[in-house]
Amino acid sequence: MPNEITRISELKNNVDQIRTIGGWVYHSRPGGKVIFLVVRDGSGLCQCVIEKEKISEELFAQLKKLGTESSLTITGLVKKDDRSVGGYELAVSDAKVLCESVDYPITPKQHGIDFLQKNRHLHLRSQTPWCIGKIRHTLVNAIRQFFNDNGFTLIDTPILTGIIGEEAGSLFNVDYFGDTAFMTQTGQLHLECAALSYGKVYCFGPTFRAEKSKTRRHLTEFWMVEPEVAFIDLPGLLEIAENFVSFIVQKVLRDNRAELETLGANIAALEKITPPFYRLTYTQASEILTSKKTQDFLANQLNEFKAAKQEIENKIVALETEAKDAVKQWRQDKIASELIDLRSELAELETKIENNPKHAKLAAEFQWGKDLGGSDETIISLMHDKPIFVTHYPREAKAFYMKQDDENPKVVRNFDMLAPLGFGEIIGGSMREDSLDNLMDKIKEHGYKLENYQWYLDLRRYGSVPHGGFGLGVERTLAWLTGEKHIRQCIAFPRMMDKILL
RNA sequence: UCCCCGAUAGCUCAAUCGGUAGAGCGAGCGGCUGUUAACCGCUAGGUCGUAGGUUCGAAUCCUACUCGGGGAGCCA
Repeated sequence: MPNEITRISELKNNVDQIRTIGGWVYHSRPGGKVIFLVVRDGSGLCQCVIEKEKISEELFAQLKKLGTESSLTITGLVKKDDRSVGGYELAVSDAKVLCESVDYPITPKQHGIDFLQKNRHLHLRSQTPWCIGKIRHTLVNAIRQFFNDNGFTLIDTPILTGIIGEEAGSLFNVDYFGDTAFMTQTGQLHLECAALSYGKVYCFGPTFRAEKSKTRRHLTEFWMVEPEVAFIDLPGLLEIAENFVSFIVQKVLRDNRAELETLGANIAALEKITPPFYRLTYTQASEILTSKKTQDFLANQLNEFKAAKQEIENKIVALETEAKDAVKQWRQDKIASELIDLRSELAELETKIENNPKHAKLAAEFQWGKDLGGSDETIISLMHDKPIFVTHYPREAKAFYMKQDDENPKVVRNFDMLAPLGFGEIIGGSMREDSLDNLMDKIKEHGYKLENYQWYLDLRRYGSVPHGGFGLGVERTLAWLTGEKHIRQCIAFPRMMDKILL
């Protein structure tokens, strides 16, 4: 059977031929003597036109009642038709129903996120998750291609680990034959070993954080790619990072323009993503946060939110008034559905209006020495149209392995990369401490047991060299590229705090 | 751990001052040969998250709890 099936994406090469496609009912518009059946097969959508005289009465009756997501093979003449979704349609001569779906839960109307999450196994068939999945595929390929083509060697680091990368308490514990092991939260420490063997390496896999974060930027299981390079300095790392991010963005723009358009992504903004990116030190960033410019920026943003809120409220009142007078039923219905959209937009704006002063306060009261908060990063990000590197954070706010700056011992040679236009952090990285004495001091300062780190310390005993690397979060990057508000849409089966549904 | 918001039909949401539950979609039946979230007519569908309280009367007010959403901290 597979040889007889033509994929919908290939129909354009089969015009005026009889072909059979295999797929699922995406949408059905039955009429008295004609049925418009939109079928999806994973490669695209095709409208199948079924005229009553062309097929048997029994088959016509069966197709007429076919529910959403019923599976079938369907045969007919391929015709080019601009009225049809995808541009091609099938003038049906035969069909075979494989499975009749009754009461498919996901309907063409809106659904809430809770409902869709509970039906994630079916929701994957819908347009938005499908498009995001296609872009994810391109993104993952582009990530591998960039490193493979630039002399990096892939190293698979362990998922079960006995050593901790950063702070404890945010890791998942696993019983390991009576001992405690952890689900990895970074491949970095192991990757450093490999960097001193191969020079340039990367790892790419799932990683786990038990942080109790309920936000649109957090998952407890996510995918991260981490390059690690020997004989490099911080400017060199930034250069790799900006070339890398520019490369993957261009790749997605080239291969997934249609999906980006369907998702409503900001393509014009993505086209600007070329080196060089902006470079700020942490100190400069903190000065920006506490500046009058930022307070004005936020105050201005608040006014824009309020104006938008007023506008929506006016629209709601106007529609409600019209609804009282509107005689025609169809107009009443239209108004009702517009009102629902407007009210949810209004609720979102109200949240923004509520958060804006809190964020303004956090920014204004920012003190040198603290780590940048999520809202601080958002503010810096909003003020730029290209990614921003923030470098040289205070030593106290960062992990023990980050290399102390020679000129200013209060800071480390690290960087975060913030995606622009309000998205926030997608990369964190640093030079690693390569002095044995300094590293031992840091481990002790953090209260860790030196004996757990002997193999890591050996890297500083035998042929230590300046080295560094970074980690890029796949789901965060995908959310930025696609314009998705929440990263749970950016992985097929998201794991979130207190939630493993399926 | 803390702060804010929410829970009404299978789904998305209404219900004015506290006065006894409504619409669309979906489902079922009928009609329609070019529809694009089609349209038209009819039908079925509810212990208003749970437990208390105030009241002549509670979806509406109060308290607690459960579940969900957003945010802080932390982070990719």
